[in-house]
Amino acid sequence: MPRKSSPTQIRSTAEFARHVGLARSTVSRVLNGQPGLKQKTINRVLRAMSETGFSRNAFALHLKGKRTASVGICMEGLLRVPAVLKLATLQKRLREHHYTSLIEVLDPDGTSRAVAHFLSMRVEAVIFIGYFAEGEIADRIRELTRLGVPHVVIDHPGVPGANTVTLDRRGAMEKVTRHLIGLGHTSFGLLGISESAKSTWDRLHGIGDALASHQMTLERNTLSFDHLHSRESNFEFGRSLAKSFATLPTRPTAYMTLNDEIGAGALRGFLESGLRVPRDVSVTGFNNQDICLVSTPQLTSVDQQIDQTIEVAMTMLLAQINQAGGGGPMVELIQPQLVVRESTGAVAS
Amino acid sequence: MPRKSSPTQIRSTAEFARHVGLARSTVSRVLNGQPGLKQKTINRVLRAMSETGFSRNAFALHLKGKRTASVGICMEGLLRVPAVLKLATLQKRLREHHYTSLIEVLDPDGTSRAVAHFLSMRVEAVIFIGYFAEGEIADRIRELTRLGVPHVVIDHPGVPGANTVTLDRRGAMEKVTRHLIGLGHTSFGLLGISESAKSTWDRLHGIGDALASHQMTLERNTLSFDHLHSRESNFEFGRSLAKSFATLPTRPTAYMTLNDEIGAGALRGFLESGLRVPRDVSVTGFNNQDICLVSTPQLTSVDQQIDQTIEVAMTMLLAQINQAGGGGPMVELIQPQLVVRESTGAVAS
DNA sequence: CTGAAAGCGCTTACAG
DNA sequence: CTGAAAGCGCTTACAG
Repeated sequence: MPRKSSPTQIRSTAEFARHVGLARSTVSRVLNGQPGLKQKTINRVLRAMSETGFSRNAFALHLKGKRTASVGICMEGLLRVPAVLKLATLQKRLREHHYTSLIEVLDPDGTSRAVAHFLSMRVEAVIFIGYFAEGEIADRIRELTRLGVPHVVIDHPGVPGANTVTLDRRGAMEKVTRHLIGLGHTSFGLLGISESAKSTWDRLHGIGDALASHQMTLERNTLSFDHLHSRESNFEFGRSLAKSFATLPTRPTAYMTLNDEIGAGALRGFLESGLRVPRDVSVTGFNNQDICLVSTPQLTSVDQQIDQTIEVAMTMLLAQINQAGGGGPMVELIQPQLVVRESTGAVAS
Repeated sequence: MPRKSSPTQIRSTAEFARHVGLARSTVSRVLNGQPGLKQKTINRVLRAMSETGFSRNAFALHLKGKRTASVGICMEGLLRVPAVLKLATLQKRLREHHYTSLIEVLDPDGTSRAVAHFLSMRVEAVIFIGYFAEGEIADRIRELTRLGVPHVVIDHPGVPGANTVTLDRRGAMEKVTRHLIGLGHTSFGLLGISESAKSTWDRLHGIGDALASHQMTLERNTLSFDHLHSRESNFEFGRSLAKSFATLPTRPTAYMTLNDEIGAGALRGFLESGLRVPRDVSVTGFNNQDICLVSTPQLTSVDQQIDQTIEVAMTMLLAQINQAGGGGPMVELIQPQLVVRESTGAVAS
């Protein structure tokens, strides 16, 4: 037989005060750290707290007008490694500012439900991390703005009126492309970066920028086989794409991929097809995850500068909370860092 | 100039009712889906809801006695990939059961603060994911049990009185060891698995079990250099350990590692030292992450069966909520699956 | 320190 | 459908 939970549950300050033998208002004053109380009384209350495990009902507390000091975080459901790191860093920083965070990992269609929940919980701000359905997130931002609830969007650029922090993905791909052009490459394969996915347009533009300044164009100098393969696993997607490219009699000499997993898959695919990296082909990833160190050869990639991203997001958040937002939406681009490793090299002569 | 938030904020059903031109109780009845209302009235309220963005104050709602339908989740701060997958799967399953989840990513010393927060939010259960400080988590479980709050501990075995789901890590390592013994190995290097870390004891026992049934022992047949290297990055830890082993004139022929990152690092370290895997040495990882496919050779590993783990956790949770827990704590071991790849092979003759 | 009172935003009978 | 009333668990003056 399990023991009954012996000390009958104390569920209110009234009961608790009775249990300690003090007035309700006295207990309340202790709990709120108000002055003018004997140390002995304070100790009596604190001891009883830990003995009984009593805790104040946060719902009554906030009803009375105490601020919730909470922030809602919407996480895009595809929990990729960089997104998780952002979440962890963000929650830690919020805690330092004495904010509690409510986190919802979203189903694709979930922003509406999640934000409604946050609003009913009277959060003081809402933060989005990831890339969401265009219409959905635009609606959310409009809703939050109308209600005067501060917000920050991390990673989803271009939402009208949104306070946004994003990696400069366009600049990132321009850097990557220039690096490859500098190695002599003039023909490029694109893996997972294409016009069909709106979330990759800015990267495409970055590639286009770099090509343009060397009299090349996306149309003439890049090639994509994305439509040929399904995309259940990023790694397998990259691997099968590489194999498709490998069968071409004449093929691009450099390959830019959407992320490190696709990049690592591509490396594998090329190696399995008998091509040597970087001697025959060069490959780049994106995100600079651990996985870049694991592959052979190690993968050239782009670092997201996650700490800096979160720092900027926090600044935007606090600016809004302190009413320091002087007008229009704030938009900041984080400058990525190109990390060159073994998977990119001079074009074979 | 930014537009002022035009429709003055509606903050209570009283104001809202006035705005719609209905009685407070009528609005309340609509919001609670109670019968006996004209469709026209219902529509009027719903339209006004979406026009004004009004939402009921959840704090008042729950004060009135409506259950919070919320569950608190304590995540160990070291957000490794398998833990994140568990979190995402768990939140999804909870949502299907109409539970909201409060998530706290913990500082090492944070369980007390996090659980206090959860209790003040009157969560209906608390779930722990990860490996925590022994004393801390034991205290939490005692506290929750005393208060009659259901709980489930995922991944931290051996907490007294706790309802626990864990991977059978002992069985897992026994399987791994038997696999290696079957390939002819009799001398083993251990990377990240040692007596100094309590969280790896069960794995050590599993290895010991397998060795014992072949007249071998941990003392005579295994070797660890864990103390020689720092552990900032798992990958680098594995890599430098492998290099230390490589310098030995006579070295173990098989290496078991704590996780895939260490395993991948070890592969790299051995290759850089001129040893061939699996011809000269065999290596195993743990967790069966994507990274296992990325390394060359691909890494033999152990799959955690995450979906099944979460399924069992949900069952335990619901059993407690439905008072179906017939007495003592529930403890379940999840059977892992050995995934053999290229990094393990017959011992060189 | 105590005790009674008002009020936060809701729901739920209850009489009209 | 309306309107007045009670109560959920708290805090905050206020008089003793």
